Amino acid sequence: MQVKYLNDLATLVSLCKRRGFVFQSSEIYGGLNSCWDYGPLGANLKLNVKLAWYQAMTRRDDIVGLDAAILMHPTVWKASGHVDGFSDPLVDCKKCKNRFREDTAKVNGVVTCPRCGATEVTESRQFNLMFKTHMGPVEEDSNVVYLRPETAQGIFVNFENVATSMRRKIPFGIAQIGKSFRNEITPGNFTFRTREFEQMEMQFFVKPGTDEEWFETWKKVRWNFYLDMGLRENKLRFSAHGPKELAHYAKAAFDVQYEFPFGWQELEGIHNRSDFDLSQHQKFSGKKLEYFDEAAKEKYLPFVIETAVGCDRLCLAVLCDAYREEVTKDESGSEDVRVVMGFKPRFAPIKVAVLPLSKKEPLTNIGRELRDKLALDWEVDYDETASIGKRYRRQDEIGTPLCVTVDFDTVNDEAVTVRHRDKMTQDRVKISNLKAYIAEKLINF
RNA sequence: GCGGCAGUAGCUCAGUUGGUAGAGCAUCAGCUUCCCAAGCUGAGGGUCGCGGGUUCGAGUCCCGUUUGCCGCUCCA
Repeated sequence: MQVKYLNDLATLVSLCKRRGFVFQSSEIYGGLNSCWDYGPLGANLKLNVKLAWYQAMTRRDDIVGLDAAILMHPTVWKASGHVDGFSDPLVDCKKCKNRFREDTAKVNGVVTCPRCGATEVTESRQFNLMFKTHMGPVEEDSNVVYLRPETAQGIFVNFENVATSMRRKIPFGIAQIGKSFRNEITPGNFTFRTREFEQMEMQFFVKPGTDEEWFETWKKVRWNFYLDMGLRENKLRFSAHGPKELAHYAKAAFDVQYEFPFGWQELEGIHNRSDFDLSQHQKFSGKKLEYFDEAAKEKYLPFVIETAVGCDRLCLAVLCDAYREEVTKDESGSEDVRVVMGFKPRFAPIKVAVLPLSKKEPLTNIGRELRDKLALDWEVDYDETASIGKRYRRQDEIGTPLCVTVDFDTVNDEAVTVRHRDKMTQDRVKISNLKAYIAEKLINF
């Protein structure tokens, strides 16, 4: 048998649509650029990914959760540097296609392209990554609010609230999952870069001077998270940012990257944001955000180590990583291809499928009863159509770890067959013992 | 934003010099005491991305638009 992994994104896009993982947004209207909807299975998968991250974070005793609003006071984005730094009037040269700032190239009302000297340019446009909207029914400038371009600021502005209400001592972190919006110039590669996306961010507040040590700690913790997820290790790597590539807030930065079919790309950024954000908010809000360290008897503004994961990217990585084709040839030389989504059980959208061998009673009755019973603990699929082999293949393609088959002996021996997705082996299990068996198998898959 | 390519059934695609659409797979129903796709019989499903134009007639030619892919540009 030959195993082929995913080397072509189109194959995955097709499977995602065919099997209900991901659809294009507003498809019946021709689609909307860079927007994608998670179908029933994709929604399950994404929840599983989020849960894995959220639990890995908040089950530590030094991290708590948060769920901040998408809309925030507009001054937040002035303080963060997102408004002023990135709202330049830009024009394009019609001759050489160069894009540049209009204001610096304008002399006596004439705009000259700094590259080729041409004076024919497009109309200037405000270029800002933030989506703008209005609060309240009247569209006035005073009502402008932004869709957040990152979830981090919701954490920074709540630093005091969380520290006080949860009686936290530094070092501690705040974790949150939520949507962010950026008017990216170049979205693309399926769900990898989209204008609406979900982030899983954790900001860890530490004493200044211990930040570099914590930065190293978090690099290790996060790396292990991906290994625990079961992603193939040779598809993962760290990538350091050079000084030129650092964001405006960052003192140091590291990427966790995954090798997608379209190349190595960032899944997560780990940043040392220093005290940039808290000091900015202190300045703009006029509220003291200093922390009093009881042990050291001193006041300081904490430094922040940030770990920011693109949730949709991680889901895409999980999908890419899981995809495999098992190719076998029979004596006649004809090929048989089994497509398997080899999810770790915790990420599988469906954990168990119940398949009566025949469409007739009493097998179907027993099957439906089993389905209902198992569904109290897991996501269960029930399928009585087509041949048993075809149904196994369907489940393989959506990554269901276990299939429970009700057959003609079940009526007599009160046992069913449980089939394993990867090994394709089968065990005969008493129905009375089925739940315990499945629970154990899903853990030790 | 610029340039190139593409959009025909759920998926992958065919469709001759313009003459009112086809295959394989998938789906559904029936038959088959059937445990690893591709058995038999039948069925459903497409205003050919959308809009306009040329024409007696457009999936096919022209224009616009939208979506996707590739390259450039951008990337806080």
